[in-house]
Amino acid sequence: MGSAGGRKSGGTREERAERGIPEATVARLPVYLRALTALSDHDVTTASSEDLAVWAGVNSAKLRKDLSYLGTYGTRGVGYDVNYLRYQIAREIGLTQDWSVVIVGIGNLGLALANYSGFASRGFRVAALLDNDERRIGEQVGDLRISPLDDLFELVRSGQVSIGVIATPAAAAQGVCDKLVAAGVSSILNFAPTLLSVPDHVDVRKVDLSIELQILAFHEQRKAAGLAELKVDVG
Amino acid sequence: MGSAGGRKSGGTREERAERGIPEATVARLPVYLRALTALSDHDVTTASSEDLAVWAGVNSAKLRKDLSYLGTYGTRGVGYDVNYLRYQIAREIGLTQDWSVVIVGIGNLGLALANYSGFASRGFRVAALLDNDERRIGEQVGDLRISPLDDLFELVRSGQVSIGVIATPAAAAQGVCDKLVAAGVSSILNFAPTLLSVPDHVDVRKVDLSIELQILAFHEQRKAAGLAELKVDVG
DNA sequence: CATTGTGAAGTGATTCACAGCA
DNA sequence: TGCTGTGAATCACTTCACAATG
Repeated sequence: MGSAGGRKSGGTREERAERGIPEATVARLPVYLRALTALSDHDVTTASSEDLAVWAGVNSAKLRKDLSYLGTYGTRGVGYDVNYLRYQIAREIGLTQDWSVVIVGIGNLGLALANYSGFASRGFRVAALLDNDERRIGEQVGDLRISPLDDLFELVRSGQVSIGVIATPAAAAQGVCDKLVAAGVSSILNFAPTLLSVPDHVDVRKVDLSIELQILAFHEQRKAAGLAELKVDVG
Repeated sequence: MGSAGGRKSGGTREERAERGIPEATVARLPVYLRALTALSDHDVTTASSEDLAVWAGVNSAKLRKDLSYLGTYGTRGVGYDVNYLRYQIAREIGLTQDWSVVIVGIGNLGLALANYSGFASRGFRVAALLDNDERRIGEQVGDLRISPLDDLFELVRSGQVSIGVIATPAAAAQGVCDKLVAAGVSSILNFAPTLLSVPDHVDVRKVDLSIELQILAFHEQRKAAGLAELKVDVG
């Protein structure tokens, strides 16, 4: 099996999986990590794929297949060692190192992100808060001060910033994105409701609140339509 | 084609598609809507699937197939009428009616959401802001006041609230979710980093900032590893 | 002997490629 | 002629079901 190669035996641990983890699996690894952390907090030391799957909200076959892309970390007849597996997943995601994040656009959302404790707790360090509005520059937010956008180059070079978060209005987002890319940032999380153009080597993930609401509205409408139809049928 | 039925001719407009739009397509409809709005703002009246696809950031075959689930809204040899298609998609999503939203948990994130103009601009009306913290209750935010969580029942019944947004800490989220469901809300947007259990008829969508960052970190790590390998290979 | 790890089958989404139509 | 709409082919992901095994 495995999407690359078909080498069956003799592989060292390093060779075993290490290429081509499906994107859908990658997106679930953080969920498994959170489930494992919860189990660990509850002093659970061993968990079956079924236990873990319940905590993660997926089915157990999927969970086992996902884990099989990382390596062979379970014990047949027993299950998985919670802390060992947790470490392996954290390592796979890259959370054994710290990642520095710049937040650009310190409006309501940018402020909320700057204060969000979930970043720090998972190895993401907010290294700087940038904004273009001269009136905001110098303002203290937590233990950081808002800096002008042009500090970006210096920050990236000195501070090893590797992830940029865009929380500006839509109209400013592409310009900010271009500056991030020019400064050498190759991973961007975009909260602005607009499509960003970037070179191939740059990864963009998008979080769009109004799209999420629209998807909910679509389904809600379908449910309502279903009920209405039922009423008509019945009388 | 079409996942239900196979009736080929004689269908009225109402019968034509109306069942089983693939989930992946549903998730893109808001993107197309935004692209069409942008084109309309630029006074473009007609667009080919290729034009639209560029604005939406997808490939044109996918866009055409997606639109084909809604009906036959294009003209061969010409393209799509921007405003007509925009209306049809808005109608399909359910944006020809207004949707009322309650935001629960008025911390930094809840405040940002309460002030987010992108909601109002797309037919989502923030009907109420709820929090459990007595010190916050009565506080003015925009033109709303923060109310206690227990107002939920009354609000849902009187105000036709149909979407609940959870912006509480993780520990409070399931309790809030249960109250929303008990009050009759069947669409929930969850920002708390936790898995919610809900009955089958309730839709939950999840926005998880730290998961998004972790996915970026995974790919960033892979890129870095690739570079390192290259360096070793070259010398 | 309970549970993993995984081939094989099944399901769903994307892309191709072109017939059909304005 | 140029572009849509869509079967058919492909690709990706999920689920099944069971042999392998600590």
